[in-house]
Amino acid sequence: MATTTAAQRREQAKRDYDAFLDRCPTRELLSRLTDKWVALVIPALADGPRRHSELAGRIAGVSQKMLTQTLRTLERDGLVTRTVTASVPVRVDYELTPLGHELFPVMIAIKNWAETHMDQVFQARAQFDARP
Amino acid sequence: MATTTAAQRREQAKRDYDAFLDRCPTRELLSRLTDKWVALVIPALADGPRRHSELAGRIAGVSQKMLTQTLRTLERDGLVTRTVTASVPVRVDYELTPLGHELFPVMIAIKNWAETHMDQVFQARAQFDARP
DNA sequence: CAGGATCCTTTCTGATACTG
DNA sequence: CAGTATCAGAAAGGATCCTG
Repeated sequence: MATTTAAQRREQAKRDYDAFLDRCPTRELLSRLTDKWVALVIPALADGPRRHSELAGRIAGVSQKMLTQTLRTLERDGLVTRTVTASVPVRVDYELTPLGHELFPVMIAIKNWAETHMDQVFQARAQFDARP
Repeated sequence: MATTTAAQRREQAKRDYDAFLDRCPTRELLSRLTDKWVALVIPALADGPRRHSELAGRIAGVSQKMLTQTLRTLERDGLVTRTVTASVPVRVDYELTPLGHELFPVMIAIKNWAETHMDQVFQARAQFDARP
């Protein structure tokens, strides 16, 4: 009997999709994932649900517009849930979905890479800029 | 005697830098790394040196301008080397530096994630768009 | 082949002002 | 509090033309 595990389906997907190809829908998904705000919002939600204002506080410098816009896209893509609690004032919580949790390791990896290799990049830039 | 290993220095860097903070230089580095073309160029260079035209062929749809621009930035940041062979016509090869090789796992992870979860994202979008 | 320089269009992003 | 709507400047991206 033909049973398909999640792992097998992913193997299949890996063969069917290729972001190197133009036209491939993964190209569009890739461009959504490679977003500064996504790389900050996903890690910010790692420890559990957070309110809009909490996220705005955690992610310094993000505008209200970009935060909302990013959260909406993440919600549509199934990475985040949005829960509204009817009260006065309204309370809205965002939380990672299982799919969002799967993305988390990837996002935190980029953030960590930037933080741990900043000095090396600085050195490289200095060298590059100093050459004739 | 005080010796510092690379691992220790990275631990230190992790404490000193925080991309959640505005003003932190890692925020700028993060925005450079979260770039669609970077996520394609780094994996395209994983197997060894590649010429400009080879990369353009591999990464379908990239314009000459964006490819050159991306490679320049990667070179400046110490992730890629650019080697010119004086011949007619000129031959230019790009290759990952050790630092670039360290970034590779992170970049391929994003690309793979997009390819293996495309279907789930499609489903999530369909559900989101179908709701009242 | 590689890539600099330009022009032009699209997208992004950050204020600002206004609701339930 | 958590948005929506709008506007204008900035940046990204693509197409084209030209050079060593």
